[in-house]
Amino acid sequence: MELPGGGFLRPGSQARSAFGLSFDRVPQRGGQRRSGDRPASAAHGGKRKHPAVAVDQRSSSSSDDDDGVSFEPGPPGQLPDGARGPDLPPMNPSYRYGDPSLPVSRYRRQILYLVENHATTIIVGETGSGKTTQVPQFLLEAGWAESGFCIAVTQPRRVAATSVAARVAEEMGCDLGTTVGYAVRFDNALSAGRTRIKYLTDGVLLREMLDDPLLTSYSVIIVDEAHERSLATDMLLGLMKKIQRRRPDLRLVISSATLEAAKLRDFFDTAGTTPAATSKSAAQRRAGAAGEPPSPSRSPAVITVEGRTHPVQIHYLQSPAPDYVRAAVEAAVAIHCEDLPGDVLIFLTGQDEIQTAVGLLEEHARRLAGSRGYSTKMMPLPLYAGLPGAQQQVVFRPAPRGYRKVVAATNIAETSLTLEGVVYVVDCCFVKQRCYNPLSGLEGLLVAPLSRASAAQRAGRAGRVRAGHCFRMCTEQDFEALPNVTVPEMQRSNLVSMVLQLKALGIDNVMRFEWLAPPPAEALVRALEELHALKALDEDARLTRDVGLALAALPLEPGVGAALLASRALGCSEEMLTLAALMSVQHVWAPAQGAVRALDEAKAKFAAAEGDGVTLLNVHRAWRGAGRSAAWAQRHFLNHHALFRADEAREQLLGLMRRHGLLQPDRPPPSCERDMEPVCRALASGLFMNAAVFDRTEYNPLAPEGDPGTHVYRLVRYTAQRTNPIKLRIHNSSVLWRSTPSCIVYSTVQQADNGWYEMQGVTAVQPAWLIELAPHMFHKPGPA
DNA sequence: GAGCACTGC
Repeated sequence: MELPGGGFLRPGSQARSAFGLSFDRVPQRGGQRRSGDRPASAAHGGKRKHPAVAVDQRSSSSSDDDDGVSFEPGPPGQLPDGARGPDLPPMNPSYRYGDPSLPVSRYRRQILYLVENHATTIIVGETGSGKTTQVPQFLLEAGWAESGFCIAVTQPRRVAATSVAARVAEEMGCDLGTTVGYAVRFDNALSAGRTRIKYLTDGVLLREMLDDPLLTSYSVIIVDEAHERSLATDMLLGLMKKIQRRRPDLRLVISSATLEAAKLRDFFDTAGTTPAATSKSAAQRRAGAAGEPPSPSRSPAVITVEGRTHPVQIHYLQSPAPDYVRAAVEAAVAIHCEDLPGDVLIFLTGQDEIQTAVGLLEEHARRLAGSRGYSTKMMPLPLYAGLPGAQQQVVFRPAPRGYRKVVAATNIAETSLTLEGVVYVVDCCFVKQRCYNPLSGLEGLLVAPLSRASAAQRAGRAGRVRAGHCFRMCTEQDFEALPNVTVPEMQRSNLVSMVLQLKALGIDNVMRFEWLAPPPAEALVRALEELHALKALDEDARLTRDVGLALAALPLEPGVGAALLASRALGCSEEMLTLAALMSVQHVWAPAQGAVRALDEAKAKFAAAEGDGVTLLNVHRAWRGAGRSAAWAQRHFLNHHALFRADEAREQLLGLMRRHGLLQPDRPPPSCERDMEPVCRALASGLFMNAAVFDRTEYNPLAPEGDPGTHVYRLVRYTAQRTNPIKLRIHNSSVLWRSTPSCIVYSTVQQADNGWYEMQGVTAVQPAWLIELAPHMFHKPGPA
């Protein structure tokens, strides 16, 4: 195989996919309900050691070694004497529990034993182990959802929550939404008082905590995919540690990949500390006297469950490739020409690279089609989140006879979407990542080296149907130098929303909150400052009733939420509800391939002089006027699904505003009709932290005559980088791109590869409004 | 001259 950089080392090291969701299995019927195997009741008291369950209880602070984290499972059916509790009344006998053919089923007794005896159980499991679908069923059968309690299983993504719930309901032979249900934003399938296993997104569980901080309706909380270390998962785990102190009856089960297991174990190990509730309440003492189990061990148990995937052979470049896009394309072409059938999945970092790669692949495909000897044709396809739904669907259809799919994808294919039939993965070993600078308060998207954990996940995508291959576009030596795991999102994000939510949950001192990964102190300080500026926090950093509580109740960026609150006095809530909803859905515009100009022209039809906010309102109004037609949306390069989701979000926001007494329940929200100034004022009063003024036009000395130059803006508010002020410019997706309003507010800013901070969602405002609407932040310049 | 990793409430 000839490749730029001298070809691959072959054979490379053997690797198995490490983690991921496990719901891609064909559901299987059967598996008679088993009786017995009840949870080990502690009524028999005393400390027990299960001979086969060598629970790791070290409280060492070293977090990176995995020695002793896992243990070999013993033969099933060897529970210690007394580990079998009294039989509980049978559940619905028509149900089946679990699928005994899955690897995790061998560990059923051990898992039940550990959950019974440990406040926290960490299940280290690989793809295909079945832990996501089976463990909740084990717990249900063992009686953990008796007396009105429910078992919660959190997922980082909506599709995972809904599809796993559907699979488990089918496996158990019940209707979705009865015993097994789900809850995600805008959608749920639950029966009050009847649902026993509830799959939900971690975001929904966090919202539930606002109403019920101790999550009293759940007996077990299973946090799945904890190794992904998303903002919501990390926050949830930190809160769970607090809840555990108050609820010794609650069990936490965390499923994670190997690399994060030791860290989680150390975090939840509180055996050496004094519990918060040292003296039991009278009720607890009474319960104890009546034979209730004593508190479980506060040392987490760790159990490893093997997966069921096919081996993936790893290949590296012999020398570094100067251009990974080109190298990846050539690797894919070489695979196509030389290897056995099977689809190819190429991981790249963004839309731009993907379009380049698809273009190059198409050239190769044409060239190969013209030469003889290749019967199979290559079918290059792009895949990224912004791709309109119809084009995404193409990727999921099997290749037509005589074709091999070569899909160039972003990180979306690493965890969110699964492509069937992939046997070869080509990995550029880079990823586009969010990063946050707390000094400037600006977020950026930068291409960063991949972590080895992510690389293992990507490689695993080749081993789903049969043994596969993964080609990494770097040398083995360079690969070994990559970081072990990705920096948790918590440490590279704007934390305004999260701090607001913690405050709403009564966490007064966020600086002292026990974080799984402490964010930079500057980021926390910055979040507190921004919330204070929004008047969500008072002088003592406590949540204010009128603004703080209201903002916490709204599923919006706090700035957008503040604009919505301000719209009431300005008489434009009708419009601001729609706009807030539109601003919180992504990909309203659906760029058609090779039709960039056409999209610009379509956008120009709705363009408003006020800026992108009013333009979005124009779009929505026109779409409504066209009867919410999908065809109309497509003609105007709009994403019909995104517009529908915005309508759903609008309904939810309206409902929440009314429920919290922020809008009158019995009359329509106030409207400003055709006058858009109140909308701009509302935006100014919520987004004043994002106010920028035109500074100067910078000319490139190398540009040809007539070059319009770059219109440079600077932030109005203080940033800690005063000596070297940040230069911003209006992103060219904005309708105000070519104009130079003297003062604007933006909704997002992103650092581009070239170092410029580009503002998106731009609205022109008058400086006087800022002084009027946020007098605590701005004042008229005094005489010099 | 410039075009947007991915989730989630």
